[in-house]
Amino acid sequence: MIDEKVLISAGASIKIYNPGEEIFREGDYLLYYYQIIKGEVKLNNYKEDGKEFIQNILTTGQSFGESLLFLNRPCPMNAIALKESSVFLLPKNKFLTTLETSRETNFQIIESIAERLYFEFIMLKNNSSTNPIVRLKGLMDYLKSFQKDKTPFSFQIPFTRQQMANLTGISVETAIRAIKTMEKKRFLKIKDRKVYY
DNA sequence: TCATTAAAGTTAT
DNA sequence: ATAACTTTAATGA
Repeated sequence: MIDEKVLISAGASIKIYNPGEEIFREGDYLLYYYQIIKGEVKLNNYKEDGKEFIQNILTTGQSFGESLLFLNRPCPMNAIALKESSVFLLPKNKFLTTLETSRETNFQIIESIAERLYFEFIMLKNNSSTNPIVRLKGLMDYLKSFQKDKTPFSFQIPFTRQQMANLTGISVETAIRAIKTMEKKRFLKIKDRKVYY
């Protein structure tokens, strides 16, 4: 993420998106750097049969679309607001000149792209398993890796079962059953339908 | 074993 | 009230 002050002085604007509103879509050539101030945004694809695969769910402080600003290529995913979200929009040319003038910003962008790449590797590795528990556990381990508290069941998974299924490429029903099996195996706890890992 | 379909209960808006 | 989410069950690949 880029410091707010830097974004504002570079000429970023703020846009509010409603739940379900599209920010950009697959095939677009992106014109902005996006950074979430508040809210939640998903990056997804729709398969031939219309089923959804969620690439990532992003929240406060996280950016998206960066890597497309270095390439003259069509965007491979859609971005859709899940909640009402306020987002910084920094035009591509201003984004690129900011990177030239600020070494710190440059580093911050490399860091976010590296983190995103790491996430993609983790998800690809786990989602290539045929075992749904491996897929879900891979996702949960990554999410929990950002938490200071490493004790079991201290982290509430911030996703619905539907979202976890769509992030790991399994059906909701399988996700529900796998989560229950994991509860029996004491990998996680369920309280008021929420998953604690 | 898992996806799919259907049906029904639950929660959130 | 209505939509979204969760759960269970039956069936088939």
